[in-house]
Amino acid sequence: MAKFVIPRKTVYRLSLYFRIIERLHQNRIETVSSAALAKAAGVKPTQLRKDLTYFGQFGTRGLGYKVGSLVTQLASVLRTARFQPVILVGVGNLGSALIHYEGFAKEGFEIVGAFDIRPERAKGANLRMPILPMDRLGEFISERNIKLAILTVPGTNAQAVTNALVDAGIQAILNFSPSILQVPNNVVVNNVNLAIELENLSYFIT
Amino acid sequence: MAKFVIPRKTVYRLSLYFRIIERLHQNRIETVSSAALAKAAGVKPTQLRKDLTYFGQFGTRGLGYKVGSLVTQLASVLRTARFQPVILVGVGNLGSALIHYEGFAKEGFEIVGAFDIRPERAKGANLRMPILPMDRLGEFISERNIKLAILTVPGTNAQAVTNALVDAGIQAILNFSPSILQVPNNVVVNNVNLAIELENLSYFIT
DNA sequence: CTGTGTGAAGGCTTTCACAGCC
DNA sequence: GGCTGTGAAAGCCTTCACACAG
Repeated sequence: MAKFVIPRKTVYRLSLYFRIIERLHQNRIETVSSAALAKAAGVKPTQLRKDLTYFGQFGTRGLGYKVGSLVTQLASVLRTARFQPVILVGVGNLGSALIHYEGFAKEGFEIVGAFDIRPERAKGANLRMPILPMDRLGEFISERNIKLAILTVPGTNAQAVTNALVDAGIQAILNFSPSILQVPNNVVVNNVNLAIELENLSYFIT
Repeated sequence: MAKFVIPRKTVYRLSLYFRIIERLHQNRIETVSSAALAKAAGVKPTQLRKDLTYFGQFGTRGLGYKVGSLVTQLASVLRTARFQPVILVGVGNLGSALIHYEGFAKEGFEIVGAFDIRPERAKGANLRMPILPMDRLGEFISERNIKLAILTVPGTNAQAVTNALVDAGIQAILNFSPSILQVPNNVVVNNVNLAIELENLSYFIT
């Protein structure tokens, strides 16, 4: 299990495979071929096989993969990746939607705290949790040892908030703001820019 | 302007550059070096220069790029990409948040219609537009010649809805559902899987 | 004969190194 | 001197071809 050399893109696809495998497992399907799995994941069979061999070999030649053991193996690779507590900063439209989004809870991520410069404005949104003011941010993060943050503030505030997050000890940020964040090397950022996704798509329209 | 050979990733970054350039332009900044622009975009200077030369050369050696002409040039490359009417299918939590999301409107994308299997359930969300039932989908798309769709339905319905969209003539889909969509070659899909983004981030946490 | 595992080949991007122009 | 433009090199990832196991 040479975790240190797994390419970023492979790690990403492992999450994809894992979800498909979980479904197969729930449906009591016991074996699956790389061809079938690859089709479901939208990749080529060889790619899938190569991805899987990055952390061991557990297929049976002539037969395929045993779903049960694949679930276990993938879970152990992604283990650390799940059940992380998360905070969310910026309770606007997008922020409050994400707080309610079942997709996170379903996959084991719990948003344990939300922050906003104007904590009272989100009152109407009948959230399940209190919205805290920004000056409670640092304290909350270090006390609860939070490592993951979702950033849904306007672009103008994004860098300032990021600095505060990093200072408080956040190690990874899922950034929905339309800004590129400057962070130290030990902090990871994934950007989700919805407008760019749309723009990019429409570039390929005839 | 050899548009046909611009790599996918370059097109994506062009959108990024464009946003930064627009801001510089608003702030009356007239020239910018590849180093400065690259830093703001989070890429290496050489990468930026290479990206820009894919569709012409308009920097001045020893000086940098003229912001004004860069805005014009980039706008013309991305022109087709903007001001596309968009529909949204699946008015749950995420869907209704995206309908309200100012980020789209601000960048020139208008959601002109929304659809749901139970159009009445979104009543409370005080949306600016009517939510139409699914059986109006095909008609709406072809009448208005819509090419872009945002898909925010549960994974279980995603493929069925996709088939309907494709049949009606949709050419590009921004897919928020946790399923990989099977589509014909002439249809483009960009996937945004929020749970996987989080999982992926937390993989890199120490 | 079926389907995995994998070294080698191929393709796509990024980065380098430096020529060229202001 | 400063900064862009670009062929060549490097790096990374994907795909191929086929050996190998059940």
